[in-house]
Amino acid sequence: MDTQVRDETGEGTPRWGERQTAVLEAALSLLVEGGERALTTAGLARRANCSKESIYKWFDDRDGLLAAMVAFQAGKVRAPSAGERPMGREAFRGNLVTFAHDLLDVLAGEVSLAMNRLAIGTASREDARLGRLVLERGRRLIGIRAGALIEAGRSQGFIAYENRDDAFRTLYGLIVQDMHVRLLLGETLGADERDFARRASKAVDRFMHLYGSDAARGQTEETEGN
Amino acid sequence: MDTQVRDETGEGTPRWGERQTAVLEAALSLLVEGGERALTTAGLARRANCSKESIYKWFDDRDGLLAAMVAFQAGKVRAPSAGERPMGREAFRGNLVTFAHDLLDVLAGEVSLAMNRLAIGTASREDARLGRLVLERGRRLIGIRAGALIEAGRSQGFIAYENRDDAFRTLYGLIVQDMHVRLLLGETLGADERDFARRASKAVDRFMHLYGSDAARGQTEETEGN
DNA sequence: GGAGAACCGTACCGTACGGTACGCAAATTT
DNA sequence: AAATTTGCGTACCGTACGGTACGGTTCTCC
Repeated sequence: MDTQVRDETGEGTPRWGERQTAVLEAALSLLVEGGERALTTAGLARRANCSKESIYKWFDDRDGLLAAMVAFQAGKVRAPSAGERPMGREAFRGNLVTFAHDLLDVLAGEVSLAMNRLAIGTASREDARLGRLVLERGRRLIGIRAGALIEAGRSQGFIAYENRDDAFRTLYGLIVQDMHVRLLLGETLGADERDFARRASKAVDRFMHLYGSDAARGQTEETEGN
Repeated sequence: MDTQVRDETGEGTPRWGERQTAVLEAALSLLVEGGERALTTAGLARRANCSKESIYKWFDDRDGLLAAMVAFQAGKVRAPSAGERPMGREAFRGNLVTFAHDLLDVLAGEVSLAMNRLAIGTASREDARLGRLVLERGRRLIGIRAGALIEAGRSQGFIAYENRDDAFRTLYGLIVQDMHVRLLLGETLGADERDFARRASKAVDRFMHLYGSDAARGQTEETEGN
């Protein structure tokens, strides 16, 4: 069992004990296998060989358990902040490709898909606490990491843009396309779509094509004319 | 027993009766307001001023109701197949922008979001019937429409590509970016992101930038060789 | 006007789930 | 060794939901 203790971003990570970690792992497996409907306290207790009472003692109630699962899973997906020091053009492109590949891997992962399905399925116009949590613990970190990378590339003169968030979102769209929602809806990817390395490379090519500031290619004008 | 109104004329609209339509409308409103948890048969009967028995008579069971809701909602979002006849370059671009704007409007619509949340929330690795249905009745039609439009543009020499599906997915990514999943998770768009007209225009600009094949820009050679 | 279908409202049933209580065994402490 | 803690397993409770049954009312058609 993976009993590593991880404390990062000292933002109140409760640092679960070994037993609790095992329970969370069991909960994730249950969720992956059967979706939200399969994640019942009784089922979890059976799967994890613990008592329902312990579950409620550790996580208060079902919402607490779900929140703990989100935090737990988010903590496992570590995001190395590559791209701090100065780098060459090719290294920059390589960092982008690595980011793209990692992103595709994460989003297509079964556990990530299950957690997103859970958060989305329980979300509504009013109540979207789990959704906020997923966005905060997952999406936001990705954006920060990519934002820093992009910013570094800009400061080095490899790319040019006006709005960093917009540039990031464009990169994101080029990488992910419509894959995420399709996977969330249960579709299986075609053979060509599963080649994440190729997709990452192509996406970065296109991104550089749009935002690259090398040749006489026009400087990504903003089409203010609308 | 099955001599009810439900005649599926091939792919055509199932043509529910007036009463059933009202019930489906009520079901959608219920779903939009409170998510899946709010969509109970008792609640629906109360909202629609009908009896539970009638609901089960018309839609068999809950799954039948959900399927009917998907078909019903998909039928309301009719996609005009614009772009058949020959058109000029500007008309082509205009069609693309219109498509992009429509797409953003649809995806950001409350009803669409609620239906997608429902389909995603009930999906899992094994069972994703609703998801399939949404993909088939919604996403697929969008792809067909856009595919035809793109193909028309290519045959007229405005754009060039090798793989139409890939070109469409790129266009999709440029338009939607990460907006859809973020909305599904309950996030509200920033002020700048809500300007769909501007976003559509920019997305099409970028798409033409990548795939445009006119003389002035130089034929963007796609870097398909990877 | 009468027979019959459609249908509303409500009561009802079985089940499944969230959450609690308790008995008992093993581990830990004193 | 006694006392305390921890936690497993099970039984239990209340509720809410899917689905069914039934009486009464309106509408339709002959």
